[in-house]
Amino acid sequence: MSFETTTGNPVNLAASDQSPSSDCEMAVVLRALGHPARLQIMRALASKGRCFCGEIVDMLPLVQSTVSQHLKVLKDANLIEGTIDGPRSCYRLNTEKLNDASVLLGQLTVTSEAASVCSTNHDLT
Amino acid sequence: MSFETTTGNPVNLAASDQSPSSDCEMAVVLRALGHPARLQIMRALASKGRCFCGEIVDMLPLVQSTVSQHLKVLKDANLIEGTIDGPRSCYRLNTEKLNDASVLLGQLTVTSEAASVCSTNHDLT
DNA sequence: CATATTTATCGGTAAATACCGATAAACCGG
DNA sequence: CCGGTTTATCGGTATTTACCGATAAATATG
Repeated sequence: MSFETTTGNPVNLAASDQSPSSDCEMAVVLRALGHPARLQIMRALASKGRCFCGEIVDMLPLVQSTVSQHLKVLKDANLIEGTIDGPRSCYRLNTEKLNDASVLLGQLTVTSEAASVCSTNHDLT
Repeated sequence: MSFETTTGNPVNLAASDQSPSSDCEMAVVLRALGHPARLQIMRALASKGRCFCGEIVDMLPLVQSTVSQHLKVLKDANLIEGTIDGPRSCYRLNTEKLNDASVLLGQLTVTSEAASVCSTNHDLT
């Protein structure tokens, strides 16, 4: 990951301080979603509300330890929450984070449409 | 990437055929968005409409070849399009793909809310 | 208490990713 | 046609990721 220059520049990235500091955090969220198995997990949680780890393992063509790691990635990105229920772990979505990501993408398209209109007008000047 | 079992199972993933085959493709899109530099590029394109490669290089604390590779990742994911303009390349967003991603995330949250309500009712039975 | 179930974590390996510098290809200006 | 821009791609290295098997911790059950 890192995203720093080797010359030790600040992580500021650019003069345009469009994004406060959430850029890296949002990248973590999107990268967490960027794997077919994890998307599958998210879909299962979305439709079922909650799942035990074991149910998810049964769903995927992956061994338990691998699934557990995928769950950890999603949990570290705050996309899901897990609670302990007896000897099992029960997972559910964290809708907030999911919404954040959705809103971000939405903003990109909206902003882009505005910019597009603007530049079209410009061409006519 | 791969996402197959070592035992040679089909890539089908599960009995729940919720996602046709777009799961991998969507993962590519989300993973492409999952890097701070690439998010920054997307934002720049969203606000400016289009940018030359060089402008993007000036924006980021990364050398030209690295930026070029990030642009390639975004282009391979169909998130941006590039056209050649003289000796330069001009990039712009592909709003469609961005919309696809946004819609997918939206669906996850919506479905999740529905499931949540449903399971609440269930508890009361 | 011994055993079975469930899950998280550790150790290891193969593959992918991020980054850089160097170079090549396409173009423009004189 | 020659030197300067601009960008894509190649080669190389360090880090991260994905996956598995093995193991440990926690809990239930007989």
